[in-house]
Amino acid sequence: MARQREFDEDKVLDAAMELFWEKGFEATSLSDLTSRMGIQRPSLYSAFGDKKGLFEAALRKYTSAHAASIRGKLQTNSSVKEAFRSFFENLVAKEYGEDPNWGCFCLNSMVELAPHDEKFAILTREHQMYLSVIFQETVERGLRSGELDPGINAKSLAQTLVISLIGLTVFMKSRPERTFVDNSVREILTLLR
Amino acid sequence: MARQREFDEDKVLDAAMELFWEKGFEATSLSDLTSRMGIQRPSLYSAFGDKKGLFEAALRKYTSAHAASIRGKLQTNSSVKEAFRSFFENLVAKEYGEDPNWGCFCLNSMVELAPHDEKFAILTREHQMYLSVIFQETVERGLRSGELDPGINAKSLAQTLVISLIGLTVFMKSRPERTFVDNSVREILTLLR
DNA sequence: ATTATTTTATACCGTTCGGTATGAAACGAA
DNA sequence: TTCGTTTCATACCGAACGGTATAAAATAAT
Repeated sequence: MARQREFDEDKVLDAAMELFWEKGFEATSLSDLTSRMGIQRPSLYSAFGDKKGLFEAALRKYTSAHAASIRGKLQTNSSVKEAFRSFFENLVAKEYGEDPNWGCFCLNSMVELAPHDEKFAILTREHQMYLSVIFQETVERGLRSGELDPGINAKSLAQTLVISLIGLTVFMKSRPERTFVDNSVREILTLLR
Repeated sequence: MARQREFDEDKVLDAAMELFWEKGFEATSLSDLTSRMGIQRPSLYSAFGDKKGLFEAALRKYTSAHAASIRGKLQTNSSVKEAFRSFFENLVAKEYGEDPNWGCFCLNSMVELAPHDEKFAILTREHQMYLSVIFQETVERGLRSGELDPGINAKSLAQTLVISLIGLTVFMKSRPERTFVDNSVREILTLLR
C-alpha cells in the first residue's frame, strides 16, 4: 500500500558499476552517480544506504558475473590447454580492442581500497581465491584426462595462473605494446606442460 | 639576493611520496600533504606547481629509486636463479612483514591514473619496461654463464617475470594467505630452467 | 473518496576541496 | 642602511563534496 519504485534497482546498479569501474571510488561523485543512474539522491540513499554501500553492491554484482563468465569460458573447450590458451588470448584481444581500458573492477578496488578497508580486502581477496578454485578444477580435469603432466601440482599452477591474470590485467591498463603481453601469455602457458 | 628556502625540497618530496603511496592521488588532500610535509600551501605550489605536479615529482622519484634498488638486488648474487629466487622471496617476506602494506606506488598509480591520463600511462608503463630490461640483462647473464637453458628466450622470460611481479604485488595488497603467494613464487621460478 | 505509506523532486546543510591574494619576514646587493 | 626580491604564514576564494530535511506526487487498502 504505497507508491511503487520508478527505477529498476538492477539497472541503476549496473550504471553505478560502470562508473565506479571506470573512475574508482574516490573520483566518482554522487552527482556523477545520480546523473548516470537516472535517479535522485534520496532514491539512491534509500536503496543502497550510502556511497560505500552502493560501491559494495556494485562490486559484488561485478565479481559474481565475472566469476560466472570465466567459469563458462573455461568449460567450453574440452582441451584444458586450449581452454586456457583461448581464455588468455581473448582477454588480451578484448583489452586491446576497447579504448580506453578500465581493467578489472575487482582489481581496481583491491588496489584502491583493500589496504584501507578490511571489508574490501576480504571481498577482493575472496574473489581471487574463487578464481583460483575455478582454475584448479580446470587443471584437475586436464590431469584426469591425461592431457596434462601428472607431475603438475594443480593448486600451485592454478594460483600462479591467477597471479599471471592479475599481472596481465593491471599491466594492460598502461597500454603497453602488445608483443610484451603476447610474449608473456605464451610463456605462462608453457607452465601447462 | 633574496630570502632562502626553509625546507629541503627533497625531504618534503619524500613526505609527499609516502602519503600518495599510501592513499593514492584522489584520496590525498592538500591539507594532508601540507601537514605531513611540514610546509604551507604557497610553498608547495611554488615548488611543485600543483597537486598533480607534486604527484608526478613524487612518482618519478619513486620509480627511479625503485629501479635502482631492484637492479642492485639482482646484481649481488652470482647465480641468476638464486638472484631471482631471493628477489621474489624477499619481496614476499617484506610485504608480509609490514602492516599494513601499500604495495608499489607505481602500480597503484597505474591502476588509478593510467587510463585517465596519458602522461601517467607512459610514466608507469616505461617503468615496467625498464624493469623488464633489468630482468632481461640478468637472464642473459645466466645464459652466457651457461647456468640457464640455452633454449630460453631472455626477453619473453623477463617480460613474464615482470607480469608475475605485478600480479604478486597487487594480490598481496589484499593480504592473502602466504602459502598462495609462496606456491606461485615457486612455480614462477620453474620458468628459469 | 479518504487515508496511510512510500517514493519522488527540490532545495539545502555544513564541511572540505584545490588553489590563491596579501602582506609581513628574511635575506643579498648596493 | 636601504632597497629589491623571494619565501613565509594567514586568511580567504568559489566550487564541489557527501548527505539529508521537506513536502508534493503517487499508490493501495479501507
